[in-house]
Amino acid sequence: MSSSGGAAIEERAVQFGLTSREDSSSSQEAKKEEVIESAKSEMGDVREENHRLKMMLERIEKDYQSLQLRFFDILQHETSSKQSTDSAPSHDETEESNELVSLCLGRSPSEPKKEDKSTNSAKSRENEELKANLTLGLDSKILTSTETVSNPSPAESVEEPKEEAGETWPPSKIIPKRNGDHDEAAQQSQAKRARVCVRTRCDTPTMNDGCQWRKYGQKISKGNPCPRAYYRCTVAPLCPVRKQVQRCAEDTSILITTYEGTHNHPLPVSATAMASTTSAAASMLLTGSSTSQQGLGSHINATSARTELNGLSFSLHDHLRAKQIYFPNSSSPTFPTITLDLTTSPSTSTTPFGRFSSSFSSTSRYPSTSLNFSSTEPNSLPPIWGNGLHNYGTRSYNHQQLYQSFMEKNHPAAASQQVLTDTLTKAITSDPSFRTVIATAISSMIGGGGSANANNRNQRAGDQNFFGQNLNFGETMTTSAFSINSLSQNGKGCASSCFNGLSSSTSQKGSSQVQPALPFSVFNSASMPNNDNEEHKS
DNA sequence: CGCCTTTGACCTGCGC
DNA sequence: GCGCAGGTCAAAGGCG
Repeated sequence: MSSSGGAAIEERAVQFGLTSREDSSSSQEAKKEEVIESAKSEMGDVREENHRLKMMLERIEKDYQSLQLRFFDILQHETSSKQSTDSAPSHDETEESNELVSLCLGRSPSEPKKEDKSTNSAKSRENEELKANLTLGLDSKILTSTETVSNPSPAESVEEPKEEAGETWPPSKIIPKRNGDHDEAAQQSQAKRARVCVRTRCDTPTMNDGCQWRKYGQKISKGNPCPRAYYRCTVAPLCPVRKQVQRCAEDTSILITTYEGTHNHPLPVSATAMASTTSAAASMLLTGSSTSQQGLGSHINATSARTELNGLSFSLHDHLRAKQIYFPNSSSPTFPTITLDLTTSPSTSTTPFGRFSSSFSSTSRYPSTSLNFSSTEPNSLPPIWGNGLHNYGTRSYNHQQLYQSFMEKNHPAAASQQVLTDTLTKAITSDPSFRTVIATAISSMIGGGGSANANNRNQRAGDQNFFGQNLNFGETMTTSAFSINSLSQNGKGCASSCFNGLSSSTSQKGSSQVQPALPFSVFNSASMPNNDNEEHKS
């Protein structure tokens, strides 16, 4: 900062020197001093702002800690009250569903009724596990929900190939569970069924995300004339990951790809980008879903209840309440779904959100989250940050209009830059997966652009600065990261290109940096099951 | 010949 | 219980 300021001073001085005349040396000196003075004052302003931002960050940290404490209080209270509730013989349906909502971490939708039959001790144990998971999520910022949820034991931390081996994927086969292995399997199924929906502009039938896919079905789904194609990952014989590809009914140039499941094999470098993005998003979704509902209707509670994801968490349910679920053309999302909107916000003059609102499901039982990477206005970040949409772009307020009414109604303070910065800071400083999402998104923006390689190199340094530092965070966010004009959707603007652009950055940082935080699909090859699935192939 | 896509049939869950 | 819709299976055919 100061160096650039000094350079500016010199530059101005030089400029001035070039244009000045010799006969006015005294006035020249005076003007030089004037310029220097003004530059100094500018630097002073910048310093002040720096200081302000530092103070802000400190305040945020304090806030974070207090919220964390409150979270534990709430959690304890919930646990105790739930135990007393469980002991009661009658179960109100509403209570039941609430319980499912608030403690749905790793459960399949149809399980709570079976849950009634389980013993209280098992339930309390589950609560304890949940608590432990959440606590883990709070303390270890690397751990993501999927890890904590689905793979409690280290031996099984590599996706449990036996489960992946085709037995648990179909919902029908997952649902019947005995009480014994209920927790683990249910959590796994939940983790696996978290969906990441990626919206991209793409002219090709599918987007090349680096994985190998085999089409196994195609259906015309209700409400969309475009057929939905079902793909299965064929990188490994029994990889449970599937994806659905469908074009948006309103805009057929938009390709909606929904990823579901966890890769049980090492991914090609070119596939890690998308995997990183989807896994990070899914982990956010899952961690968010575990607690976001807890504070349903209460912004503050939700925030306090979600310390890892902060804004992301409560945004989940805010999102849900606002019915802003990107799940176009499909039935109501049965599983928690997170949407990464990688489409450039259309220049349509109509309400941008109208494109989706028609397909919003009001009956979804799981929260859905939208991560909007569309471009937005550079100088004024949308107030929706942390309150519903995570708009990582900076050019135009995608969906802002609709959200704003909701926001102003519920969280008037959220419109302030302060809140925005707080939310951003919390989310980014506390949640590695969130960082990953943003990193990949930004990388994808760069990678999707024309000179991808050069930009990637430059951007990598920028990313490291951006994600490696907390100081001057607000300014960095507004001037650096968010000034990146988002995805290039031109040409083969498929997510393919977008995400392929990432691969270099993610791989360069080393898989160990990205992958551990990504439970969904990325593996360290060292810990791989190594495809002993062959024997299951029949 | 092997891999992939296509496509109709089948299964399952859910709402009425 | 029935119908609908989503999701999956698997046979058939195409392609390199």
